Amino acid sequence: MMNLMHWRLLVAVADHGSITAAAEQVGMTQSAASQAMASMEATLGAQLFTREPRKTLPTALGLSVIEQARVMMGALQAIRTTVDEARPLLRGSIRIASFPMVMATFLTPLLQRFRQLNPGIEVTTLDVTDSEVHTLLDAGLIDLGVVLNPKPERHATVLGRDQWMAVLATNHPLAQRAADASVSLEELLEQPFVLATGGCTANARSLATAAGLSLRDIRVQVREWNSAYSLVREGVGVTLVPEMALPTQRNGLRVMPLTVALHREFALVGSHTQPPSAAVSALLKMLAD
Amino acid sequence: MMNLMHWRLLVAVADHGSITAAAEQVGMTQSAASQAMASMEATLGAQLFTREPRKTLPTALGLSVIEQARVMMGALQAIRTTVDEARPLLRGSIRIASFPMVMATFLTPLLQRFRQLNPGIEVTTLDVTDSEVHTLLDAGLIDLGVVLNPKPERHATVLGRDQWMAVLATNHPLAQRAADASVSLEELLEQPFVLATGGCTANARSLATAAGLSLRDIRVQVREWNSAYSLVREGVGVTLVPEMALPTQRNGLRVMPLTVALHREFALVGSHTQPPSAAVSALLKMLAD
DNA sequence: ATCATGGCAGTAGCTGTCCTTATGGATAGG
DNA sequence: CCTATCCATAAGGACAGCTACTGCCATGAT
Repeated sequence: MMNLMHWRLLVAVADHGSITAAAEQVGMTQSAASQAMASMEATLGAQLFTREPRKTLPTALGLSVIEQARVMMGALQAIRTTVDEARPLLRGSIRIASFPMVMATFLTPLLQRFRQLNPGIEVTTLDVTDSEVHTLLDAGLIDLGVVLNPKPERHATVLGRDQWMAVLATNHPLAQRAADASVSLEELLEQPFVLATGGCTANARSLATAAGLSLRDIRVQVREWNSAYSLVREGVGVTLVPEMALPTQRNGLRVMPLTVALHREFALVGSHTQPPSAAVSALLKMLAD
Repeated sequence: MMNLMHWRLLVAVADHGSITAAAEQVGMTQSAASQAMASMEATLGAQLFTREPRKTLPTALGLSVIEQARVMMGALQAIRTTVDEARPLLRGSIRIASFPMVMATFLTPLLQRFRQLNPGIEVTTLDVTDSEVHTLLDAGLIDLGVVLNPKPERHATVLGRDQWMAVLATNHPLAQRAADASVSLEELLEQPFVLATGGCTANARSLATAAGLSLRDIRVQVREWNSAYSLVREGVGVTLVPEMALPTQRNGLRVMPLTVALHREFALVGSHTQPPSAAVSALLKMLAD
């Protein structure tokens, strides 16, 4: 009764109009088939077929049951094909590179989920700078890379976006403005500055260059955002950081938007040298949901 | 793998996020469940769940498989309810009465098919005259009866219809007409007549009475149609029979339609005293297809 | 009538699946 | 560090289900 082979047998009996023929099709003895059918009818407590001398035909109830049995067999077949189609995803590997901030905030939970869904795929991550990501992509050493402000001609999957924010000590003159006030890029860059990179070449310095300005007075350059916040808090200078990297503890600090907001966008792009593997496609597809 | 309980277990694991909890729900040991899941994954050759310290979550492939497994469980449930709903039809009986002609031509194959579809229902037939059918129906002694030209106010299921045909010897004067000629009821009833009843009170005599005519010269009255044909062939007289009862061997006989066609309709009607049983309803439903 | 054929049911015995009990290992939380 | 929780594994046993064989019945041909 609970054996799927028996349901398959049931369908076969209906198709052949004969227990013997059905038994042969599903590869068992006539005796086994006869017993199986009798057992199913006994379990259900109802006759499913009428045994006539030359043929075994379904009863009215049998017809309904057969219909549902076909549904079961269809589902079973669907499982088989699903598994077969998913076989390329059972093994595989993905090499993926990113700069630290996106790695920590976006990629880690994403990849954790992906690993949970695809335990057979080995995902290796490289924590590098944004310029190194491009180098690795060009060299074909990684399958996926996180890039900032991707060129539109490249097929890129946007992970998220944020904007640059000014961080100042609460007692700094510019921080005395109204609660919803902003700071212009020009006036910010003229202040004594703490340059924080977060491991990215796309930082305050490159923003200044792009805007035709320059950083007049760089007091310190640090890699870690938190180091920059301590320095700002101590009054060494002001700084400019991505929204994502804002400090959790903001005592002694004033965070202000720029008057003309500067956004940055980070996205996943595939290798330039190879087409995406099944594993990479699965990852991008998961990202689309 | 081929055990339906295992698929049920699979769904339960997905629902609970835990093998142990699922095992409890389906009523087996944690160990059995663990083995079963491992066995299924081994058979499919793919991992369906990722075992994490606190929870067991489906993989991407697992999600697809679970979806199909739910379909299977749904079908199984549908079978259970179907069988339960059909239980009243497993036992039961139908008493059905008819006059001989319809019994032989319509009812026998119909009931044979019904018996094949509903072997648990005992069908008993009574071969009576058409007037006795009404008596039995009124007395509540039968569940179904075949009646002629049912009153429209009664809920009747039409089985079929035919018309009355004249049968004459080929050398009879009236039989000398053209191939597509007809005979009027009046001129036919004036001939020397062989009255055939077929066990029905609705016969040539009742037709005559209904038409305001009479049978002037009844030479013989017989019950069997075939006896009447022999008598007609021998020149004893002419006769009037239903289309259905026409002879298979027509040598020596001429069959002609009536100028004004007289139809008869036979239909199944239920008992007047009791509502139809589940078995009777099933029979009528089968007839509707 | 008699026999041959084809299909289903029943019996005995064995094989193999699957379950249970018991134990070990890994991890998160107190 | 200890405990609770969850899963995996080992060993043993019970039972389902299969095979091989026989019997029965109905049909159809000789």
